[in-house]
Amino acid sequence: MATMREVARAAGVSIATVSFVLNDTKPITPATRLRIEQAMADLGFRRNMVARALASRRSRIIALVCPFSEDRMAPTAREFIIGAARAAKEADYHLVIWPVGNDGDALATLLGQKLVDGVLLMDVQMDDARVDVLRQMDTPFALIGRTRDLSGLHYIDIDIAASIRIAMDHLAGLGHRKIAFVNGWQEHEGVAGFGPYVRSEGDYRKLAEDREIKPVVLHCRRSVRSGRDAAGELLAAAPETTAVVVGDEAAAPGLIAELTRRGRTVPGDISVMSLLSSVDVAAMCNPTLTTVTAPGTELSRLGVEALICLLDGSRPATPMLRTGVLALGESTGPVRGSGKPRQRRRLPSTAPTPRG
Amino acid sequence: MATMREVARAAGVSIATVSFVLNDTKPITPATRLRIEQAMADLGFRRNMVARALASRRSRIIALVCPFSEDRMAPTAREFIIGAARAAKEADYHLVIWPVGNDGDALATLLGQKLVDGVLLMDVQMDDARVDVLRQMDTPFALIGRTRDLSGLHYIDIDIAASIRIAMDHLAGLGHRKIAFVNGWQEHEGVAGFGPYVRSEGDYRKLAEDREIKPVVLHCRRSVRSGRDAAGELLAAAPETTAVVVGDEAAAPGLIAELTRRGRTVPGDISVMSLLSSVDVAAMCNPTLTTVTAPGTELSRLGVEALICLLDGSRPATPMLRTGVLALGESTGPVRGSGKPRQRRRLPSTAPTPRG
DNA sequence: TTGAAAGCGCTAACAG
DNA sequence: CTGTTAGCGCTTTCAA
Repeated sequence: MATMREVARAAGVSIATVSFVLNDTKPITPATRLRIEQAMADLGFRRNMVARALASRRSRIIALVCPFSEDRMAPTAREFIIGAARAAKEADYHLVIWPVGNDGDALATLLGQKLVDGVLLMDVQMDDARVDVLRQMDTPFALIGRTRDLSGLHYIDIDIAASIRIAMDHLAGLGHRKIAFVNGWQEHEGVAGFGPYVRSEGDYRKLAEDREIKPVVLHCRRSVRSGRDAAGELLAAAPETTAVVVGDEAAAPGLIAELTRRGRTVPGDISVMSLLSSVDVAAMCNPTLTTVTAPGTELSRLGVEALICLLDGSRPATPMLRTGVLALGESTGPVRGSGKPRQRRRLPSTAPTPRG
Repeated sequence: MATMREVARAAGVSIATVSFVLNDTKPITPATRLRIEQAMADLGFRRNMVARALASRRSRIIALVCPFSEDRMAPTAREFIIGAARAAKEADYHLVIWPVGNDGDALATLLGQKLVDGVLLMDVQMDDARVDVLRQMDTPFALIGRTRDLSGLHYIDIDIAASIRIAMDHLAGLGHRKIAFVNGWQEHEGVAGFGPYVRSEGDYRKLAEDREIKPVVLHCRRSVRSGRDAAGELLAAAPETTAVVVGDEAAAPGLIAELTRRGRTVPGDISVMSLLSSVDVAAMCNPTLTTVTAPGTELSRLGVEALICLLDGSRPATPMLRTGVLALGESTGPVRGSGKPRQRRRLPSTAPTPRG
């Protein structure tokens, strides 16, 4: 594989000149530029990323830091990763995957290697040790999600409040007045609090209050089993409920299954919808789930763009929140006896919401 | 951040000596070694990966090449990626994600950058252009999946024949004699033939023949919708069928839904099971799917290990096939009238099968 | 057992 | 506009 030196020799110029055309960093006479480009083509020259990285002190590699655990955001995570990788590629960056624990130790070690120019943190907790590590090692980073303290942060996140509102509006539009909320939950291995879970409950209560709906909140873990349990609790605690919003995509199918087993029809007796699950999963449920989709690919793409923006130093990327989009399935329907027609259209995608 | 030079100065040795202890590449007096280690600790030294890569001509980075398209193996892909990343990390390698098309062009460009030491190819086609590119650029690589021609290849793959056998055995054990097969299928954008799809049909036919079962093969694409269509075709083509094996995890829920809509109960009238879908997806179906699981994490982990084995040059990793494991759900049951009790145990995991 | 020194292939002053 | 040159931080002969 040809090196710059060989290209330079072939084109009869100095190695610096080759570098200049390559990086477009100095004006070059069209003639010489042409000679050089010719030589590069002839020799099949490809610039060596590693050497470039060492000399320029920028590797053009960014890391996607994802949770080490298997259990979170299973189907959505894939979209995150692929979306991020593609966005990175388009900006001529590489994406490495760093599965690390929530304490920032492993992260610190990795950062010490000076391999990456910046980091994209996914699955951010309200108080996240990794953020401290990043600050301390003073590595550029962006978040997918956001911590409690937002000062000086570059983040892209789901607008959970708006997403819940969409869900509630949908159900209210179908005549429902007894809407319960099953929140995802997690409190283990130093997982202080996953943002969407933490925020969503308050948002639900607020919305319920505004609409004079008596709030009913249950919790579930990230499993089908847990959804079944929630169904039991729901029927015990608030049997008059006609609609449920489930904050966890894994639990939703379990909830439906158990409701059915106990003789409730979905959506006949009770409507069920999930919050921020992927369309894939929603489509696989039976009945198919109505959901406010998680804009997975978009989030990670925006995250990568924000980070690269930071690295390439133009402007410091505005933090932004993205809202999910209502995807209608067969798991929600008009409240019994309302006589309302089945709603069956797909809402238009919302545009990014710039955030002060 | 301290460099080796500073460590050397602090320890009163030459930079070479520091390198020797770091890489354990030459014998060093315990005393000096200690001094050096002390200095490294004091200065918080971390070896710069980029410099190391340039000097040693090994970056300790490997690439996972995944299909550019969104639509294949959705839920399983995540496991692949995370599994690969973790395996890489354990071997002190980094994993970059390269989403590239099936023609090898983008891949060739990426390889030219000399960033990675080797490549792990997933989602391998029977005749795969990317393999040619890799050979030609003479980059070490391993496959997850396998091409038609296996000469000189390092691969890890699903033992599709064995997996189908497990499925058929399960159904036969429940008394079924009319077992149809719905194969996943794909023939677009140069996707010559996804191994498991191509191989599975023949395997099914062979097994059916052995058991004197009349083979019924249908096809579906990777969507819920497509599964519904397949259900219609099935009832039209072979209404006497009592059990179906579906080769695509996305289609299975659709198939069940449509069978149900047409008045068939699952598993009462007809048992349905899927081949090589992830447990996650299987659990989310309603009824939960019986499936022969795809050993996603394992495959990618083995793939990474095989590749690194190749790179670190010890032995050239034996190709191996992994068999899925039967995971019982509620979508399969005894054939109507057989009076057989419902089978409800989980088979033991099979060990890796070395392959000549 | 240790050190000196020549690179790895490229970038980026600085000089002309 | 182009060339010279000094590194980037580490590995790795070769010699001591």
